[in-house]
Amino acid sequence: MARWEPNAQTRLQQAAMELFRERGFDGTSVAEIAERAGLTERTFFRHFADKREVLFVGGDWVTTDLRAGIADAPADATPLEVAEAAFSRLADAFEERREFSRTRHAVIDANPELMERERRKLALLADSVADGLRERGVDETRARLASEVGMAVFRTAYTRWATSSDGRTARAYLREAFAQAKAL
Amino acid sequence: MARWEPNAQTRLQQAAMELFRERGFDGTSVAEIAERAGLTERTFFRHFADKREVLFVGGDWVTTDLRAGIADAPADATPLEVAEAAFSRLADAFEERREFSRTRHAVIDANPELMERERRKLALLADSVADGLRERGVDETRARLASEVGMAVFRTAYTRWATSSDGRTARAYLREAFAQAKAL
DNA sequence: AGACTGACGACAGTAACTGACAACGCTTTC
DNA sequence: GAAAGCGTTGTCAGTTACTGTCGTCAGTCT
Repeated sequence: MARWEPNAQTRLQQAAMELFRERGFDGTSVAEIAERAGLTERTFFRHFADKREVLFVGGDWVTTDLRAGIADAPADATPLEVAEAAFSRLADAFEERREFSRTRHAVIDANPELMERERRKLALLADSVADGLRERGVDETRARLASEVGMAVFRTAYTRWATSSDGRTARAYLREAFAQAKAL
Repeated sequence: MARWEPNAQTRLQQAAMELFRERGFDGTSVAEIAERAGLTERTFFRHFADKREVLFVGGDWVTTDLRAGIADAPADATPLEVAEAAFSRLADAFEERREFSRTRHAVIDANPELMERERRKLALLADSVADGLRERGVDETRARLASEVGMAVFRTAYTRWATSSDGRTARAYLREAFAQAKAL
């Protein structure tokens, strides 16, 4: 028999999600999360850099998805179209984890500290998209602008999707948002 | 004679700026800031909700400026033009405090935690712009999009201005960024 | 068999933040 | 002009996020 129960990290994440929904982010301590997962506080911090991070790790696939979206975009696409292609992949990924993504959004949305972290992560994604654009030969300023604007559009669409009650897909919301943005 | 030296809050802010530049944000404790200002740690937290906030309080004029910019925009301006008018006011305000704004940006840029807070504050400003647009009769989605996109453009321009070595004004950077964004 | 590794617990310590209460110059009230 | 109330600070004790260090032991490697 193994010395410890397996999947410590996953157990911590599940325990955290439960407790955050029950008592809110500030209302639950790291010690409580660890206890519910059958571990100690110290072990929690071996898996996550800080308390918030428990909701954000495991998102490496996101960057990969974005890059894949950029690579697949047609060679003659404008920078903004490339950004749209990248973020469309993201929308699809959220759609695949629909229920999880939506409850995760609700938890984050209820706490300013978590919203900050979410924005920071999204900013890193925007950086990643900007990098991809530069590699395509887009100049620095345009790359930054296209990625930032694309991210802004994505965020409005994502928020609307996560809080919507109709069954429309994330990609549908995103397409609509980009169309409206271009019309501005 | 007064019981205490006046301007406790300002003294704390100055002490914090100095220490953050000398030792970095993480390298200075709240106790040290308070000591340099001739106060106690407890008093620091009476003036600022948390350690980061010492760099962000006193920014109420910003919202007022944005609103004024919106109010002054011509009645037939598009939502994005209204947002541009609002953010132009902001650019002017930063230009007036040129040196202060630029060193403040350098301090914030050196620390992810501070960048998070900056983004959150900027997000609130975007909300404010969106509110102003809605009051002008712009529908919810377009208001959100215009303010978010406008904010994205502003942020790229602001970063470029804060790190630039030529003497161009913040407004010049902003105008250029908006022109390029529209060309996307 | 013995060395090594990896994931964990135990414990002590720092620093951010909070609540409760006391001190005391200043202002208001009678 | 004394008393009462107010506002800003100090003091102190406490909670919680987070870190460093060391010991433990099942599984793996040699």
